[in-house]
Formats: sequence, structure tokens, C-alpha cells
Amino acid sequence: MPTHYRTHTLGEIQANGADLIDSEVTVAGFMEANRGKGAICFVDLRDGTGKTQIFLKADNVGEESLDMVQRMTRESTLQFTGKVSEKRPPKLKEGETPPPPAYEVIAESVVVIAKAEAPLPLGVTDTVHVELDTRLDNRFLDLRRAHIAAMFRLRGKILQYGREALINEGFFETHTPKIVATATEGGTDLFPMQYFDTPAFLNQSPQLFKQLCMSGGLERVFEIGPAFRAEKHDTYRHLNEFISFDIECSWATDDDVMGVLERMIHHMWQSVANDEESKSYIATINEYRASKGEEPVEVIVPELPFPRVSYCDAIRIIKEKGGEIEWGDDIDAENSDLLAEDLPQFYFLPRWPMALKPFYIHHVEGEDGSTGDQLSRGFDLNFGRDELTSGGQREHRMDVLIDNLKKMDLDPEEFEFYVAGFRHGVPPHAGWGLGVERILMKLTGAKNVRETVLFPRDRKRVSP
RNA sequence: GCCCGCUUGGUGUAGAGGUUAUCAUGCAGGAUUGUCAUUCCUGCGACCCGGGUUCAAUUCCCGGAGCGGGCGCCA
Repeated sequence: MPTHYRTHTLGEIQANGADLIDSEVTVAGFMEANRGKGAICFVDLRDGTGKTQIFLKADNVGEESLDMVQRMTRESTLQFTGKVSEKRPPKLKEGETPPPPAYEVIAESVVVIAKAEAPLPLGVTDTVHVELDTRLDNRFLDLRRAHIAAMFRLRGKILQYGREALINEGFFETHTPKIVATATEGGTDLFPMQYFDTPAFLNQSPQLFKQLCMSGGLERVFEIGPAFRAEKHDTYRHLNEFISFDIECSWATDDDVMGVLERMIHHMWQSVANDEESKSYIATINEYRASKGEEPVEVIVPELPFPRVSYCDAIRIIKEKGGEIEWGDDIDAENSDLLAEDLPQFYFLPRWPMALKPFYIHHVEGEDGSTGDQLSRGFDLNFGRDELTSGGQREHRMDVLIDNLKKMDLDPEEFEFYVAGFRHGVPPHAGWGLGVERILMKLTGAKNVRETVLFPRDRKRVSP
């Protein structure tokens, strides 16, 4: 759609170039490069949709404008008006195949919209490596790099596909508060804040609220929203503010919501594999990876159902592989690597010991592990060594809920805020929370979760 | 919180107890009227901070700050 500043996007110039030849257009974008040659000059112009070369001649634009463009700094925003023309093909070396026809704009006038200061703190098109810290300090420039922009556009796609899958299964999107009076889950540290005259916290999880939706009879809800954790971890997979993709589902067990999750992820992957735009983003990321000598990322659509490796089986497998672990232990990173040897992609880890799961997780009496300890209806979803999701069926029986709190040495009175919502009848329900950044890391091959967040908040970074 | 490592032009790097501190990219100036990773010529620009050892420290030692990797925990 035309706007005040342009009649066509640069993507449109290339896509519809044959029909646009000789028509007057106004385009605008960032100047990626200029190549001066005496009385002529070439500008590589880039906008959010593509690139187009602008051809300037002193005869057309005047010497003053030509000189101004030749002196212009890279990444300045410029606006050109001129006629579309087919670009002359480059000189070919022997054996090279000619490129497909491309289109350029023969400029008749130029407007400098905003000149970029030089030098740039990071080169948008430079071939030199830039460290993540430098990139995040100058994220607005980093985002101008093709493979970075592709990553964020893919992020939007993934959220869209996730919504599609859930809405098709009868879920609807909702929102829960991020300012809370008390911890909703216990365990992790919270960021304190002041709420008028009352101390409050940034919420670490929508857990309680989405369960209250079940108590309220909303049956199938999902939320995509921020969660805040004040833990001082410093790893490739942790953030202090991340986006949690949560669902809660009534009249459902852990097995039921594992089905919802694997179908949603399958839909995400299949859509990326089939959608032209999504494929082009993956291709852009792979072009960059190739330039760095890295393996391309492959979108391998996972088969349904995902493998299910129960906690008990996981312990047995780890022991067989020589890992040091006992039934009842959490599975640490080293042992996760052992598991991932044979499970490099998605797999569920259901039926954890009750003692390793929160008080609100449901259990079925008589489902015991090899040591006779009670199993839970809590599960994780891993991709290789990394945990992407944890979920489970929730405890809807009031007496058992209170009993769970006591068994875990928690004071039921302190959890009154939680328990209160379940006193007046509640359907059996289950749900999960998926880390959006983590799943994106798996899709795009990012080695650090911060790559997948516009402005990540980590232990050391609150700005920009 | 624990363990390990790093810090050199705008960016990314090489390197040594005494150097004109390397290379790439960038930036500035010049040449080229169809370039396209433009090319060619000339130039510019750096040793994180504090203390110590030494004739001499950017280099070695100590401390600090910043950054990175691993772990715990988690999504």
C-alpha cells in the first residue's frame, strides 16, 4: 500500500518490475552502499521488503544532488523519485549463469530524510564478526541485518501458527495480571515492586490465574505473555523476562494436554516448512550461516506422536549409559546430554516423581516408581538436552491439595491465596507453559536465547 | 551463587617485557560515465581502570570493572 513517503516498496519494484517499467515511482529506504563513478552514482537502497538499486546521473538529478548522495553515509534514510527500468546485467565471468532480470530506479530527484552518523557502531552489511554484546547495545542496527530481521519475522510466524493450532482446538486467548501480591508458584525469586502503598511483585507465571479460569468454567484458555524471574542465572537458555506460551484445559489429563502441545508444535513446524515467506526467512538465515561456514538449519517436521520417555525409563537409560543418577534425582545437564544422544529432537518426559513437582500437580494413587515412591502427572517436553515446556494435570481435589502442601513442608495458610479459588467446585484440568524463546532457538539454530528477543533482559542487561 | 576464561582502532582480530603494534572491515580524500563483495591510490584510527615488580609494563603480578563460557535452577 502506498504511503505518504512512498508509492511502492522495494520488494514491489522487484516483484512487479516488468509492469512498472517507465512508470514514475517514489521509494524510500536505508542506503546500504553507494558506488560513485564521476558523474554517475549507484545506490543500493533497502527497506523492510527488499533491495533496489538506484541509478543517479548528473544530467538527471543535477550535480548538487549527485554530490550529496555520493557523500551520504551508509544507513542514511533517503527518498528517491524516478522511473523504473530494467537493470543492466552484470559482466559475467566464464561459466557463470546470468541472474534473473532485476529492476532499478533511474532517479530524477532525491530527498535526504535522515543522515546516519558515521562510523556505525556495527556494520549492517560488513563481513566482520560482531559480538552479541555489541549487537544488543546497538540492537536497532543489528535488526537491519537480513538474517536478524528474518529471525524476528519468523518469531511472529511461530506465534501466529501457535494461535491457529490452539484456536482450532477450541482454545481462546486471554490475559492474566503481571502485577501480583504473592508468589504464584513458590520456589523462584520474584522482582519486588511498589504498588501504590503496597509491596507487590512482577509475576513469575500465569499458573494460578489460568487455573482460576478453569475454576471459573472457561474450559480452554491460552495466554502468550511475559513472565519475570529474578534468578541470577547466566546461561544460553535463561532470561529474566521471557514470553511464556501457556494453556490450561478443563476435563483433561496430562496425556490430553501433551496431545495439544505436540499437535501445536507439529503445526508450527509444518507451517514453517510449507509457507513461502517462512521458508524465505529460513533461507536468509541459512545464507548467513553459509557465509560463516556453519551448517544450515533444517526444518524437520516432527512425527506425531512425539516419543514419550517416562521419568523411570529416563533414569534407566541414563544409568545404562553410565550416567550418575538415582531414582528421585532431578535430571541435570550432563544426564540430559546422555538422554539426548538418542533423542535429538522433541520428546516428552512424563510421570515425574511427586517429590520433584510442585504441590499443585495431580497424582494417581498407586502409580509408583521403582522405589515405591508416588509418581505425579507432571511432564516436561524436551528438544535434545533442553527443556522447552513443563506441564501436567493439576490437583483439583481440595483435601489432596492441602495434603500436598503439608507433605512439602509448606504452610497451607500461606497458600490460602492459591487454595481459595478451588473451594467451590473445580473441574479436573491440565495445562502447560512453553518458553517461546526456547522453541525459537530450536527452530532457527540460535545458540543463545537472547538472539530471539528484541531487547533481552538478563542478569546484566536492562537497557536498551 | 560456584568454577574457568577473556578485555588491543568504530567493529572484529594478530602479537611481543624495549616494535613505526598486525590484518580485515570501517572512515576521510583522490581516480574511474553502468557499477554491483566495484577496483586502484593516499591517509585516519587502538593496547579497560587502579596499584605493584622492572632501567623499561599494553605485555608479568595483585585488585577492580566489563564481557564470555560452563554449572546449579528453570521455561
